Amino acid sequence: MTAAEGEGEGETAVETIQREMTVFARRARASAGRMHPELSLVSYTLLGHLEERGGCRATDLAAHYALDKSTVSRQVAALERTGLIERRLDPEDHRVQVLHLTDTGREILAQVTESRRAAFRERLADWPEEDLQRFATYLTRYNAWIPAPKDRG
Amino acid sequence: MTAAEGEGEGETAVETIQREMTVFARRARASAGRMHPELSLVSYTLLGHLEERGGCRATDLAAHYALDKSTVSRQVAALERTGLIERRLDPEDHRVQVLHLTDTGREILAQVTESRRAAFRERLADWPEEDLQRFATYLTRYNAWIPAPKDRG
DNA sequence: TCGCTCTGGTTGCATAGTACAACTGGCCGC
DNA sequence: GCGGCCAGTTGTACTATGCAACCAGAGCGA
Repeated sequence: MTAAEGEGEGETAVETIQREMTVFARRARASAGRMHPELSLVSYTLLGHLEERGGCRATDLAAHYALDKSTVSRQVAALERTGLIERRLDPEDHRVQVLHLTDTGREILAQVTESRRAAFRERLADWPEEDLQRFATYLTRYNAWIPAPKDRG
Repeated sequence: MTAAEGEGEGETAVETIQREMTVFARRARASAGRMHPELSLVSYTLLGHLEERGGCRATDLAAHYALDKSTVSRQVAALERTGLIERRLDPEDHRVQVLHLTDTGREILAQVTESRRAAFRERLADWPEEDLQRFATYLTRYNAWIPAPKDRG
């Protein structure tokens, strides 16, 4: 492989996808912290999940996002400190804290979502609607994939 | 079709893209460290850049990846310690160190690339070739976008 | 009821990646 | 030669993260 493999001439589509996804992942990390002063990418997604589900447990968040429960615990603590979520003890199981967005949390989440959407709209402004829809479909399909269970020791 | 509009019932395609890209970014962060024991996502991309360019300066890497030069300096130091890259003093400018992949570095990079590609191939195994090519095109187009210069104070 | 085990959550510790600021050393124009 | 600029390193701090240890409530069985 010639060094020319860099930009895609001789690449298969899968290789291009791998390369571009890598680029995106790296950039996402770089820009994650700068989207909003008070809401990191992780916090944003946690809030989004809470909104979507209408409240859930920290353990559910950890499982859904493949994060350690300690990580979620700290994130949740931070979000509670800043008043974006609240914890309600489950009356049926006192181990459980059901997390809910506060009104402030809902508001901030909406703001950040709108801000992100605006950025995407700007970025995708030139795209024909048909391409946007296909791209959306592909991304959804891509993310929906569930890894085969590895047999690990 | 279905698939295109299927995602969120009331969502526009751009909103779906924003949401799915967010999902991807979060997962990428989560799984970045587990791709290879010795090569983080950042290190991988730095090595990739070196291979593509056939050697460059730390400052170039920092600029290209929007990283602080101190960050790059440490990454480079680590990569040199593990023998994946080497530094050559620029004879014309003794401030400059031109970074080059070592043979080991090239080898490891190839291995990791192949490992990543294999993961993508598995993930995309069911996709029709036409969809793969379109997805690749869309991702490339997406990443090629250059943000408008913000007037910042 | 007592104890064992499982589960949800917190906390202590360690690590990676990052930025900012201060610094060193080489290069260049005046 | 001096001041300024540039490449790179180092000190410091912070964030996100994981693992392990721990605590507390729940459930089950003897």
